[in-house]
Amino acid sequence: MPELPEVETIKRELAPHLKGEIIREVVIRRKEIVGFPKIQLFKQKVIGKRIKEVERRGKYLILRLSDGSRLIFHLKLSGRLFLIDGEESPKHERIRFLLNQRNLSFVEPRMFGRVFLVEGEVPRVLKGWRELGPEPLSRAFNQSFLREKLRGRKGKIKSLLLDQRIGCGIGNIYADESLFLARINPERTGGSLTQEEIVRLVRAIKKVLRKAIRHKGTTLSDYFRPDGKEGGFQSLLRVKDREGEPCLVCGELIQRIRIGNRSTHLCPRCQR
DNA sequence: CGGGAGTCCTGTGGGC
DNA sequence: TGCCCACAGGACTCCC
Repeated sequence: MPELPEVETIKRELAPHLKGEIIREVVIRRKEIVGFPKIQLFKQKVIGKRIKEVERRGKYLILRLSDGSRLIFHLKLSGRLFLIDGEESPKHERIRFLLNQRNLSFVEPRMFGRVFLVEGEVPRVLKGWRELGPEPLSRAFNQSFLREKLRGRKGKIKSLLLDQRIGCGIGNIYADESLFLARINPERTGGSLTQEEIVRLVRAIKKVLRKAIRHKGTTLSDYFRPDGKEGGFQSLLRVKDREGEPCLVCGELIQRIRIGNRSTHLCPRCQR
């Protein structure tokens, strides 16, 4: 599932190929993939524009176009962006952007992902965008920010980290990995965390995300880079997908539980 | 407003 | 081998 490190990797690997390219044509294979505006208008506004920058915000990937508008992608669970040379289109391709040299193909088997064209004001369908918290790798994401967000909260810390107003860009994999590194049990309520634990958690989140970016993301099943290759962080996971295997710190068996209808992995001895 | 449950969608994999 | 069904999950909606 593309989370912050995966989208950051995609951004870095797409940028050198997309910057300066002109979108010559758009082939829409499933109209629902375009979240905004309607497809006729979408095509009309995108065709002929030059891609000036490739950016990321949380789990969103952004192509900044020559007229100041933005193409905003959300890959959700199974979305992939591929750079393709020839005519052949991959299975489950939903939309394709024809450029000068290669083509950009948005593949999304499960049809949760969307692409939006945004000029100025962000449309209602992107309401989550406006409320995104600070980037976890920025200085604004610090202990005083997190303390403020967790104060008095009765929800479980795992669920709160998945709230994009708090853990912007964090998803199921990195929430579990960060809580393990911070030695905090995911079932603890947000408001129960001590100052010291909040400091540990902030540091753990930054450390895990940076390391995952260095290894080009985690491929468990659905995530692939624009050239089709896998990420490298899956072999470095400490709890995610390790149910029944020994904790690498204490040897206790890793457990899998459900929190907020999400599967959650933890070491019951290390995480208190 | 907060928190929990339900919903969307489709491929995959376990069970028989 | 083939069929069926549970399951996976980000973010939004709904309800209390």
